[in-house]
Amino acid sequence: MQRVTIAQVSERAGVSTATVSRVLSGRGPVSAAVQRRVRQAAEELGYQVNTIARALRNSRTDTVGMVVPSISNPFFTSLVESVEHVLEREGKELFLSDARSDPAIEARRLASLAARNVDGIIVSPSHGTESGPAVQETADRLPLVQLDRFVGGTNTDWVGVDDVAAMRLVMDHLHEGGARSAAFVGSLLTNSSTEQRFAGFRRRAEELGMSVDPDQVLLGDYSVDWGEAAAARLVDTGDLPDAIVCADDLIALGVTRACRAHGVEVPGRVQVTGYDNIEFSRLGEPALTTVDQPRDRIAEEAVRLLAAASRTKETDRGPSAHIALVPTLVVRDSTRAGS
Amino acid sequence: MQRVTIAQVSERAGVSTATVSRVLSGRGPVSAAVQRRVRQAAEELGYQVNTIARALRNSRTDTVGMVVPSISNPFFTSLVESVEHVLEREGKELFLSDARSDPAIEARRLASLAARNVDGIIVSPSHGTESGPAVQETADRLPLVQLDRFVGGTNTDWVGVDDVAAMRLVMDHLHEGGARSAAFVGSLLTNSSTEQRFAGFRRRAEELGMSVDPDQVLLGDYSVDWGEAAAARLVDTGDLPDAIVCADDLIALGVTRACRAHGVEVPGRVQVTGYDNIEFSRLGEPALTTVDQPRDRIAEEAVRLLAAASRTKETDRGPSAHIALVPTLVVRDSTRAGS
DNA sequence: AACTTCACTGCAATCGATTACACAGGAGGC
DNA sequence: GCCTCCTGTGTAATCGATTGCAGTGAAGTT
Repeated sequence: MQRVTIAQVSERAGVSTATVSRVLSGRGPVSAAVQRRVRQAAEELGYQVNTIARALRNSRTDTVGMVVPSISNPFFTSLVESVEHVLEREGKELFLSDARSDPAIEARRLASLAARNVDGIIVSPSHGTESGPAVQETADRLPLVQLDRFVGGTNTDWVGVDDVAAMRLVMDHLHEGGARSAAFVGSLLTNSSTEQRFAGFRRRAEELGMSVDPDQVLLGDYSVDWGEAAAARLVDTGDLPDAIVCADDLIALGVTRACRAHGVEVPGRVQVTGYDNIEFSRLGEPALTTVDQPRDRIAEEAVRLLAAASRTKETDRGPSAHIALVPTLVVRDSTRAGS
Repeated sequence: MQRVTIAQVSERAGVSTATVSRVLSGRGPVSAAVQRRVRQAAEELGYQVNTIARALRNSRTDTVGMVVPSISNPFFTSLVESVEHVLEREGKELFLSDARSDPAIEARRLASLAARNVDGIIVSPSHGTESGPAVQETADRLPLVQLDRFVGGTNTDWVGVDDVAAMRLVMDHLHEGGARSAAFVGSLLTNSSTEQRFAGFRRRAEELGMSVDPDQVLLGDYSVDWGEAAAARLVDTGDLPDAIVCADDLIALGVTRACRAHGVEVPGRVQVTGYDNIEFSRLGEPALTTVDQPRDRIAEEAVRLLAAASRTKETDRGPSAHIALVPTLVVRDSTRAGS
């Protein structure tokens, strides 16, 4: 399929392959006349570099791999979009893989990306502990940055938001709206996102004197279905809290939907908050109050860290960087606006 | 980074690189004793093939490229998921690119995938005509299948659903629910999806004797925002049709949202339908009646066609295959249940 | 006993681009 | 006039895995 090679171009231009390579990659001195001849020959033959051959020689592919827990979660797709934007500016490509929230699949994906000689890997680990070995192993072989979520016990760079600070914003806002008790609906505490968010939730609730019934901390997974089920359970107990804090927007969408189905007014009877500010969060009924993550900044930092890691030798890398960006609260209609 | 090579393994096992390669790739006869030695040496050194080198030699990468108009459209991400599933079974990887609905970006992505020697490309072209040259050019160089959308004037395989048949289902259902007039909200007629769906809509409306006001055919883009804007415009004219048929679910979600905002009852005053059956379609208020595309089947067929194309020589490929699968109607609450 | 046949293994070419090294010829310095 | 330096170009090695070809020795045939 790949027909035209540098050899054919060199023949047509009447020069050596070395010269053609020098012209086309812009390295090394070549006289203007020869440059023209080579370029024209390349043009006429429709030459295109064979990136495979180049990669073998340079051991550089100008490709970054990215692994996310779930490509169907809009938050991750928007993160992917941001990363792709940034990479494009650098002339790099993105190789995207979906781990389907399964550490085993994730490990395979990471190995496969490493085998394909990507220049670096951006990963949002599926599991807070089980993802550890594969991530560490990969990080030992090539530059790796964790994004959004992170896995314990590894020594890699990380970029994300300060979940604890975010929850402080959320809780203060709810408190201001009159909430004195709150429930938490998240995924199982097996990933850093829910873990951190729950920690922030619990701490600020305590500081504000808001009551949290241990039975009203419901953990399932990041899905609308789980949000609906959890809300139904809360309603059934007949003891609704003043607010339901959700670990992400999908859950929150499920919660508000179930509330509507059960005739529980939001935010009249109960306030609800999400997290991530996915596009659909404003489509809920009512539109969700949520936490916005600065995706572009996150992507920017991640790519920067990767580039930095590529430049330094593995051995003299300093301690890993942990960059926590500051999220913002987006107030919509699922909470009572504080005056 | 890539440390262990076949040469080191061969040295440790006391054989030639040729033998190592034969053992590891399972080709050619090797005595059991040597096999053991080689495998053990490979194991001990933690050898992993360098896929780049292999790809250069074999001119096969076991990688398929996929280009979609927008990775943030849930329909495409679910299509990607299906394709990835199927490819995994075949031991192939997916290289995903986002064209951001821009034929120019799309062309770059296609070229870049081709340069990376993917074994084949699956593309859902962004534009019904402007995507043509790049798609055709790429198809001339390697196996290519169009998915869902297609571009005119090219000679490639295509897999998708029968949009016209789908619209027949939709219109019959609406008619049964009492609709005698209908509006159509889609994207500009610059991609085959809207084009086909609109054609199907118009034809069946005529057959059923439903009236379609030319001013009530509104074309924008595939987004919730456009759906909202279009519905607002329809409401403002004060002359609402009995039904609003949307070219995709995002638009339909926007339409129902705007209806709610304007106090127009769905399906009481106006029935609304979507297309694609994305996960969020059931989260609308009311839940959307929509058309479900058999994504897994589509993915399956696409991969099958690619594989077939790879096996045959370019020159003796037969005429291109066009496979239109049959979609199904998913009836929810945005239409009036028939009978 | 001479001749095939076959399993096994190694040598070396190959894929296509890059680049260290060598070399030619001209410019400039003394 | 001789030496150095620089520009411009070619030759050939290199990246790592695969494979056609050839060679070796053992088993099987007549």
